[in-house]
Amino acid sequence: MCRKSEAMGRRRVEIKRIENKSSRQVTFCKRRNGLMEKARQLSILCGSSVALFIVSSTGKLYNSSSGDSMAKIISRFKIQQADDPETLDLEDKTQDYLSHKELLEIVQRKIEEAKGDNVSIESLISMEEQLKSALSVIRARKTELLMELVKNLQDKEKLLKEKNKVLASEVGKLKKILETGDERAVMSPENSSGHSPPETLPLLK
Amino acid sequence: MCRKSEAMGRRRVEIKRIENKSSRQVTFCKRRNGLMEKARQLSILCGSSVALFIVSSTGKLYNSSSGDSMAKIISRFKIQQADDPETLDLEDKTQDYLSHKELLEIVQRKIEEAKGDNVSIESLISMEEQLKSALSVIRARKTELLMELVKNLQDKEKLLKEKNKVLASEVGKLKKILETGDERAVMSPENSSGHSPPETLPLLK
DNA sequence: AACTATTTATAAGA
DNA sequence: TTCTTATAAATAGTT
Repeated sequence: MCRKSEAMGRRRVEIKRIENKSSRQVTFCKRRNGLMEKARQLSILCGSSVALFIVSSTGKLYNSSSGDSMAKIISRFKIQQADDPETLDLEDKTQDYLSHKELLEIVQRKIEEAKGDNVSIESLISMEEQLKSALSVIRARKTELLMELVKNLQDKEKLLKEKNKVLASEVGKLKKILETGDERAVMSPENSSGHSPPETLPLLK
Repeated sequence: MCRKSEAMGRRRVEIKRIENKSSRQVTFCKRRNGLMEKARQLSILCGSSVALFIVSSTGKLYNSSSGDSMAKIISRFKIQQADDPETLDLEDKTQDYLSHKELLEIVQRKIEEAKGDNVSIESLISMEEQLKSALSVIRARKTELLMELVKNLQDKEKLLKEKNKVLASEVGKLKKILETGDERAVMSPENSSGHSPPETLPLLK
């Protein structure tokens, strides 16, 4: 294989960006085909799996895979990535997320645009990332709020049950008093129904 | 580029699996390097992004990317896939998922194995898929249960409040009776505290 | 898009 | 493995 400078034709070519646009386009096409053919050959000759993605400078994606399916190869790559804490989430951390309000406005707009399919791949990628992030935030917030609500309701239930118990016992006592005609007062201290002044009621046996 | 048969050396080589293991290994190494170098060159010469994954027949993964980051290139690929309903989730659908109990047992075992790093990539891939699926099921179930719990608690709260109101009003009436010494009975019909027999109480004023 | 002079990649051998 | 070398293949510039 060659090292510093490079060519396979009439003359050597330095490996640096080709400035002339049309010759860059021609070279891209030739070398892209060459690369994909080489990938296919490697896969067949050596029984290996090869996945290849090429994105032209104009944004068009070319991809090929041989051996295993693309999904399988990528999945294996992801596992390797996940195992390596250095590369984990490397770019997610530099992302500046939009507020929910901003996000929703943009989503609304993009949904409209998408109908006329004049949305760029770039903006869809960015949208996808934003939405994934928003989804995660929303999920966490949903659970947080639900858990909070449950806790509040459980506290309320406890309070209501206590109050209920107090009232029930008060009812029991009052009834007893009336049945027996006793004069002694029996009011439970937590009497919260109204603000009647403390009074002593007659109690018998 | 060459067409039917192929070589770049002492003689032509047909593009079919190399049966001799050691020469297959040598060819793999040479052509892998060649392919990665070509990928790099294409990227630089034409200002494009190239991602390349090569999995050897022994399972080792080699990957390289130039131009954009690997994640960005894959992300673009996924968007293309997502846009094409034909290829969407092609293999997920044939998966047979384990029960939660089975899954948890396997997870426990794998966690132990992983400490000695004698787990195959294959089984980790499969595990990952199983866990992703389980996660999704669990999330849905979590929300379902929380919502149910909230509803039950809200119903309970309503009932308790009603009961409370009834008791409070009963207390009020009973007190009035005692204060005034009236003989008429006043029991609300929904008296749920205990199972005291219906009784007539005296009411005054 | 085809041609062709050259450079590069690489198969086989050491 | 790595290096060497003869040769096939890829491709830069031209038409």
